[in-house]
Amino acid sequence: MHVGGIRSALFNWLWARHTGGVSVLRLEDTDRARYVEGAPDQICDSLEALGIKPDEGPREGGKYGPYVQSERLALYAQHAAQLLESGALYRCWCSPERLTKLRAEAQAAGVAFKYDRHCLKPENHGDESAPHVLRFRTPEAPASIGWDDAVRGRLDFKLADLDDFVAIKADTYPTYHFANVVDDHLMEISHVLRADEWLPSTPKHLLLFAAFNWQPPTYAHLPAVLGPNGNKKLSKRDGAQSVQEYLDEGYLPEALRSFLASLGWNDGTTQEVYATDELIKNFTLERIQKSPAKFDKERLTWMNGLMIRQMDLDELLRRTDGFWPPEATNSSLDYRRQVLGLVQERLKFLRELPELTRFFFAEPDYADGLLAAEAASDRYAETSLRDCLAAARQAVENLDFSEASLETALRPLAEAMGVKTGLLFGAIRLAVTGQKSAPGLFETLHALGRETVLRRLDKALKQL
RNA sequence: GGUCCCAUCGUCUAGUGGCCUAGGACACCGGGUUUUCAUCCCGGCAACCGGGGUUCGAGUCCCCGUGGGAUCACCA
Repeated sequence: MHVGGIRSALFNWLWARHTGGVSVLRLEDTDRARYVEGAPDQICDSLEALGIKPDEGPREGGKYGPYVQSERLALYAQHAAQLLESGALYRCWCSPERLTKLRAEAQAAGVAFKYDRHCLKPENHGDESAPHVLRFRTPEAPASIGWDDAVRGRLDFKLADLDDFVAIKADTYPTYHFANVVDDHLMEISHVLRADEWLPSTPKHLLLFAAFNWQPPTYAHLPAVLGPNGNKKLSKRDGAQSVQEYLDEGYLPEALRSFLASLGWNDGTTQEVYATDELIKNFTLERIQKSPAKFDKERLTWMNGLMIRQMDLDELLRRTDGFWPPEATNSSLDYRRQVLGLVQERLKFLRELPELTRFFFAEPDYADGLLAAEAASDRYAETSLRDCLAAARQAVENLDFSEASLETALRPLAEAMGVKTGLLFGAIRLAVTGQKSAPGLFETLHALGRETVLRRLDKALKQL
């Protein structure tokens, strides 16, 4: 499930929550050729993982089921028969070859394709037992059909431009247009918030509703979500990722919800980040944007980091399951909690956890040459890195390793040695963590404990 | 090409005729706090697509351009 699709799902879900309504998930699997094994589960999983589980659907059930179109074929057949009877639908035996030719002609003429109603003529009727499709007979009147779109406003289309679209395919499955209309009516759908690309086919749906003498739902066509680079619709080519991939990278569901909501919607204030209950409270159709939005991952990442920082430590700890470096496996939960507290303000997404915390669980080996390079740098020309480490080792070897005792031992040491604290602390940090940047030195040393710190200092000393 | 939609900083956006010298946020660039990184704080850069109207007054309303997008299937 794509981020664009999930944004549509989110808006529907928010609107249902906002109005005290019910959100419905319906699987529209009427294209047997494109059916992907496992896709339904993946869709349901994504919605659940994002915390926007529908109220009714294939998994949830509900009184309007089944919620899978391939299980509702009898319903479509029955309604198609009704429209065939009334003359709104007619049989068409035209071959794909003939249609392809017609389409090529239309393109050459510079007009949109419209079926020529060849099979409407009695003399062209085929055998009813032979494979054929059912087309919708676009009426001559009224001249145009339109609706008040909840986000676009009044929209009108001329019937003369509309094609006699296929309602039932040769394999007896309904097309999207037909199944969608029948189901929206049968399931008593009041609001349809769907992507922009459906705009041109909405007149077809309206015509179908009229043919059945049914009341159409309120439509709200959502602006597209564009890829970060071009102005094209978000797609795999643009590096678009599935919801599951974002979750795997350690983006929080609540951050994804807040960010996705901001793509094409805002409440008119300067608030940037929303808790989900605020989203539900403030979400209205009138505030949905008309113009498309680009997916800006940097902004998502910022929002995610912000929410990580603001999260209760124990809650964050629960969310980090599966994100720790393998070396952390045997560590206690208490220790992991302590470590997490030290990196919380640096975490942008959970996948960063290993690189930020590995040294808390594994010995640095200085194999990257950083230690040697630092030792050779001009900064340690006056006082060598080795001297710094040796002095530090001596200063801390008998401490209780509380943060306070470490600080009262090390600050004066720098002064006594006549070096800047940054230089001394940097040396210790590098020896103990193997990195040039890490959480605060005293917190880090305290977390690691005396035994580990001394061992690492000795190891570094030995290599210099 | 036909039909339809859209148009404010690089990006997400505020703006519903005077509160606009166009606001906020991300990113970026400075500065401060600090033992590093990060956080946090302060500051800066940066936009109404163009042209005509309407109006005392237009980012806001109308028209025409221009640009971008969607769609034109027995796919959804």
